[in-house]
Amino acid sequence: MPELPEVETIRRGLAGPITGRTIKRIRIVDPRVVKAPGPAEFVRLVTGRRIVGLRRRGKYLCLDLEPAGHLLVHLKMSGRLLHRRLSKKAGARVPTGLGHLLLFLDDGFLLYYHDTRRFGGFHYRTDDPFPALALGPEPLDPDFSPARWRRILVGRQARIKSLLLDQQAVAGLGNIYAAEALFRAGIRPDRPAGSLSGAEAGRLYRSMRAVLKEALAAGGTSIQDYRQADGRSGLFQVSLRVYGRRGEACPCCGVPIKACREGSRTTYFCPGCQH
DNA sequence: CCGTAGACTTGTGGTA
DNA sequence: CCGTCACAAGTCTACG
Repeated sequence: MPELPEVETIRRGLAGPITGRTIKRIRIVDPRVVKAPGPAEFVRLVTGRRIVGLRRRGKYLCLDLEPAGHLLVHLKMSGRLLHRRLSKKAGARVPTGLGHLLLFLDDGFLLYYHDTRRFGGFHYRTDDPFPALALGPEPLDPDFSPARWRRILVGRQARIKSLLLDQQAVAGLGNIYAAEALFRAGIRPDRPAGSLSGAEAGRLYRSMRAVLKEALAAGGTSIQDYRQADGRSGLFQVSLRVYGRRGEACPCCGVPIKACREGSRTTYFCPGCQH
């Protein structure tokens, strides 16, 4: 699911409401979403801690706790991180099937994780987990310059679509935004990364940042599972130009969009516009 | 270094 | 209509 715009939308939606709240109680509905440590130890460590910050790096979120500790969260394909007020009625029960990990907060709200596939989940860490993630630069950071992007491409034989998905090259793009950025830049997904001209690298730099910013402004792309922290869908799915549009006419030139296999991922591109 | 395949897991949609 | 298969926003590992 969630690529940079979706994860950042969730972070923005949650940061204000949960910062300063204490985790009063934890219910683990499916232990597979607690990746480390074991469930009992997780409950013991995290219960009673206060949330003092929520940060994002690439597609990861980190809940900073006090006394010092961290919850590293990755949503993988189908994870949702949601926040809602619990019913105030005495004896009201949390609906079953709401989520797979429930964190009851001291203001009567529930912060909960739901993941159909259980690929994603929570890691408890003593130290800040971000430095150890070995991720590439944040594409929307002010320090991420066109020159830095050109240095990432130079000499690379890997196909440009694979490199955009490589979180160690640049952090946060996934299958949707990699395809959309390449379409906007007019570059075929199977080009060797190092074969891009200076002008092409510049176009890709701008299109990658533009599509991420537009998707963020739209609250992300909801195709199946992704939801914002308050449960609303994102809106960017209507603005996708090639992803998921095999056989449809290209919005620029009218040629049918093609799909091909890149590794084990489907990639979409316009054979008329992308060279 | 690069590519592919498989693993994790469940739901959905198209096809036979 | 039902069963089966392919496929899905991500990452990690193994292997050639």
